[in-house]
Amino acid sequence: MERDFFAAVYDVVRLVPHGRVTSYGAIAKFLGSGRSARAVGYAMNASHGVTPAVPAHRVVNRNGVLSGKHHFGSENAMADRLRAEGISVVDDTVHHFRDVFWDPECLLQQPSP
DNA sequence: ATGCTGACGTCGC
DNA sequence: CGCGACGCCAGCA
Repeated sequence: MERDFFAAVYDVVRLVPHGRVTSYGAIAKFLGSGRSARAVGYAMNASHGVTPAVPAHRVVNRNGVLSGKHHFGSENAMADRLRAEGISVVDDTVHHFRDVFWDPECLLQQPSP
């Protein structure tokens, strides 16, 4: 287990498949504490400049809203990136969120080949 | 050193 | 069904 909560968050976010998104709560729950969703958001705030790069744009709140789009330099940077991956984003909200949503727990279900 | 704030979510009333 | 409070972690004044 990563002793650094932030490091664990980055690791999970980097595992998010291309064209998929996840939520703060899902990551928090995966890490063990379902109530540490907040901490996950703080981790993303510090994810700037972290290597390897962390696809923070694939992380949205449980409503599928790009709550952190203000931290991407440009207001449309986050939405634009998601669209580039084939994700429909309208009004700062991910459409078909349920469909493109990726749960880290999926790793536990998917047996490593 | 202490307190507040900030990319959220769940539980309680 | 709507609103409030708590929990979580780190950075900064």
